[in-house]
Amino acid sequence: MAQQRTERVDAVRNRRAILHATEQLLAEGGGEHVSLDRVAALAGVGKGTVFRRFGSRAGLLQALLEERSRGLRDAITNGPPPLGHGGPVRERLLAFLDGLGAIAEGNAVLLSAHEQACAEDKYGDPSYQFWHRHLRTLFAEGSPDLDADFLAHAVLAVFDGELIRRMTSPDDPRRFTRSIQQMATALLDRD
Amino acid sequence: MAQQRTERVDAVRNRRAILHATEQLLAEGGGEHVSLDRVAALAGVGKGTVFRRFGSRAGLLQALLEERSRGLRDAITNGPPPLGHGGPVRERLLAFLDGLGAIAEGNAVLLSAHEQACAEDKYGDPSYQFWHRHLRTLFAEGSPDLDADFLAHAVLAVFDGELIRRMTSPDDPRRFTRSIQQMATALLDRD
DNA sequence: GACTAACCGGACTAAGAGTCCGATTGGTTG
DNA sequence: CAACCAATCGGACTCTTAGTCCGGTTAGTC
Repeated sequence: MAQQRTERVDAVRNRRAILHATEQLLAEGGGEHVSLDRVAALAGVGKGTVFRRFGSRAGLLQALLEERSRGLRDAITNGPPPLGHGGPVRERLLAFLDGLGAIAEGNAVLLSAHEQACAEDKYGDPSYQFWHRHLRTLFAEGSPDLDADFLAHAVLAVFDGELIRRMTSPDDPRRFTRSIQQMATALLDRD
Repeated sequence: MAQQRTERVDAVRNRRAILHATEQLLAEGGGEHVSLDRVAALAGVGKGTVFRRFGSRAGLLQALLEERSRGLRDAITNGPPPLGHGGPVRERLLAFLDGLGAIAEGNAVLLSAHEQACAEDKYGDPSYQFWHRHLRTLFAEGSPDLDADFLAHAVLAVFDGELIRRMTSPDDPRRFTRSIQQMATALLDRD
C-alpha cells in the first residue's frame, strides 16, 4: 500500500506542471486544441515525460477528471447520507446527481475531450464503473420493475460534454442538473 | 429540386463502390479499422474520389447511416400510425423506439464509428435533428411536466454503439430496444 | 468527331499519438 | 563528502491518418 519508493521531487513537480498545463489549454481553446505536444511545451517538459506519467492522452484526461471527482467519490463511500449509505433512495439519487451534475457543468470541455480520447473504452474507466455501480444499486432498489443495469448506463450516457455545454447558460447554470434529476426521479416507482 | 445535371455513370458507380467497401471494412474489423486510405483501396478508386463524394470521414459514415435509416424517416413522415402522425403517444413512442432500436442493433459498429468521426458536431447532423424533433414532440404531449427537449436528447444519448454492442447478445438480441422502451414509457405521465 | 465540364487518382502536406535511447540528476550509501 | 545508479528527462523519430491539389482522363453533348 505504501508507495514502494518515494517519487522523485522533479517527477512530482513535472506531473503537477503537466496537469496544470492541460487545464490551461482546455480553458483556452476547445478540447481538440489540447495536443500532447502543446501540453508538453507549455508545461516545459519533454513529450516523453508526459507519456511516462500518464501513459496516453486518455490517461492524462482521466487523471484530471478523477482529480475533480475524488471528493464526490469519497463522500459516497465514506460520508453521511444522503450521499453516503443510508436514507431514502429518492434523496440519495437527487444528491448524487446534484454532485455529479455540478462537476459536469463545471468541466464540460474536459468531459468532451475525455469522451473523445477514451473513445470506446469508457465503460472500462474506473470512475465510470464506480458511478454505474452506485446508480445501479439505487435503481435496483427504487425501480425494481425496470432494467437497473441499463438505467444506470442510460443516465450516465446523458453526461455528454457537448450536450451540457449547450444546455448551460449563465442565466440558468443548473438546467442540466435539474432536468436530469427530474428525469431520474420520474424513473423511480411512484409510491 | 431536380438534380441540376445528371450524375455521370462513373461517379455513380464509384459512390456505390465506396459505400460497399466501407460496409465491408466495418464488418471485418472494428470501426477504427476503417481508414479512408483503406476504403479507397478496397473500392478501387483514388483517395480524392472518396473526399469529393463525401467531403470527409464523417460525411461518409453519415451517408451510410442515413441510407440505413431512410425507411424509418419516410414511415414517420408519410406513413400510417403508429409510426406516422396520429394515434396515442405511447404507441407512437414504442413504435419509433422499436424502429430506431432495430437499426441501432443492426449497425452498432457503424454507430460507434460515426460517433467518433462526428465527434462533437453530432447535434448538427440532420438525422439527429429529425429524431430529436420527433421525440421532443412526443414527450411534449405525453409528459408535459418534464423538459421535453432535454428528454429527447437524453433518449438519443443512450444510442451509443459500444453500449448497444455490450447489451446485444445472440440469445437476447433485442434487450436494448426492450429496455429503452421501458425507460421511455416510464417517462410518460401515468394515466 | 470534337469539345468541355466533370471526374479521376495518387502524390503531397500537416498534425498528432506514441516510442526510444543517450544524457541527466535526485537520492542513497559508505 | 564523493561516488554511484536507477529513475527520470527530453526531444528527435516513426507511423498512421485526414484532408488537399492538380495534371490527366472521360462521359455526355452538339
